[in-house]
Amino acid sequence: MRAKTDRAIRLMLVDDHPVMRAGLANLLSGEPGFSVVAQASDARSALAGWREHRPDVLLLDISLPGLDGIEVLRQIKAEAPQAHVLMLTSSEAKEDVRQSMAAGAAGYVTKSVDPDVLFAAIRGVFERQGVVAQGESRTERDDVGETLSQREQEVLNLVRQGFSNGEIGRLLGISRRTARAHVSAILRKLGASARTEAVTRGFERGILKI
Amino acid sequence: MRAKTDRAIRLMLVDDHPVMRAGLANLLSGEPGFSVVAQASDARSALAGWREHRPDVLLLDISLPGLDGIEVLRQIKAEAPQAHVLMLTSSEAKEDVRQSMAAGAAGYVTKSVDPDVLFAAIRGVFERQGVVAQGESRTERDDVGETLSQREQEVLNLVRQGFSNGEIGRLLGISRRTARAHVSAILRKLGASARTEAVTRGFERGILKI
DNA sequence: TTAGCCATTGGCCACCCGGCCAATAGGCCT
DNA sequence: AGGCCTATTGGCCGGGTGGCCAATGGCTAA
Repeated sequence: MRAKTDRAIRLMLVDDHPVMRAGLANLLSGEPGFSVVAQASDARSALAGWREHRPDVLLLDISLPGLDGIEVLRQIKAEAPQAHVLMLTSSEAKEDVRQSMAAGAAGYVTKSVDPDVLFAAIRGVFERQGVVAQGESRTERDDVGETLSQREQEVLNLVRQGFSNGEIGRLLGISRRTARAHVSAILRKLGASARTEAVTRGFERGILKI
Repeated sequence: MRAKTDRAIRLMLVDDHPVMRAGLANLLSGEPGFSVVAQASDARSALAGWREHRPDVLLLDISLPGLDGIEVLRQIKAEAPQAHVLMLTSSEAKEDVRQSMAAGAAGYVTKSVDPDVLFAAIRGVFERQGVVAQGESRTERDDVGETLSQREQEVLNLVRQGFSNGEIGRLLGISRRTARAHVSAILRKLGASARTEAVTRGFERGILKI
């Protein structure tokens, strides 16, 4: 539980909302042991800033303009597998937690936790370097949680746009019958009775994004 | 541009994310002329806190557990029409801006604005007591923006659940033909070619909430 | 008042949907 | 090797979808 070193933990914040960033920076700077060395509001500058500063811990939001935080996480882990990235987001969607952890996040905390919990999580990923999954669930439903395959997600993204099975088939270069099979699988996995409901469930679960 | 009084503007913050609340409180307290006198994280305590402290300006988020911020706004304006409420939210949906202003918000700023803009907005609604609409658009699409009637929103909320026109008719006590007419109107207004796409557009525009 | 939107209802019709039957083939874990 | 998941494709069929034709009464903004 003792600090790894005596100097402050160097943090970098990535969040697309200036108000949130400034607030966070203020909050963390006021806490002993933390030092905010960089900030970014989009994917590009997040990567650039990370490469330049190499912070001890990167606090990463998921919803970013351009490509999302999970993509940023993947790229960072690709070039520095030992990087400590703590996802800090307002999304409580299982899908986001799952993808983040799969992509190598050191932890996942939602903005619905108390600041103290956040502080502890930051220290946790820095010192223990271990995984701290904070899946705070408040709105969380008891999802049965069958995950969609890549193909199915692809199909769902066409379904949401109102395409018919035939059109989906044409767009993906498969028969309409196959598109139908994918849609059926989606309905079953999401517990939906119609494609319309599947779209709703997709949004609710975070598989589909606005 | 001079202050209405010499004392600090008394603020109350309502946001369901502790991290955001703490950050905001820190940020605002560090700014001369502002004093955070109360905070709340849900609708009930927001109303209770407002009645007790009667802040000069209430910073209100829309997404709250239980009933949403717009409802809180309505109740406050009902019992104190002169109350100064500045919506501070991450939602850039036209629908939310529209409803907020219609409900009597003194202003609407998104969390994607710079802190300085937020400070200015707070001073604005306090001093001038005027309406400061800050519809910062970054992700905003050029919505043609036809609003759905009450009935149509009701129907859309059934459509999203996967109900057929016949079922919608039964649930609303109207003929299936009428339900169809409503769905057709929804499709036209949202620029959708199928009910599935209408659901997507509904989520994108903030008419439907997760 | 005239215009326009809203809620309501009807039929015709080509097309789409989704469940059920069944099959082949590749990949991965045990 | 056998089991399980995934991707692929086929037909049959009752029921749903959405555009088009047209109509009524109420309510509101110009």
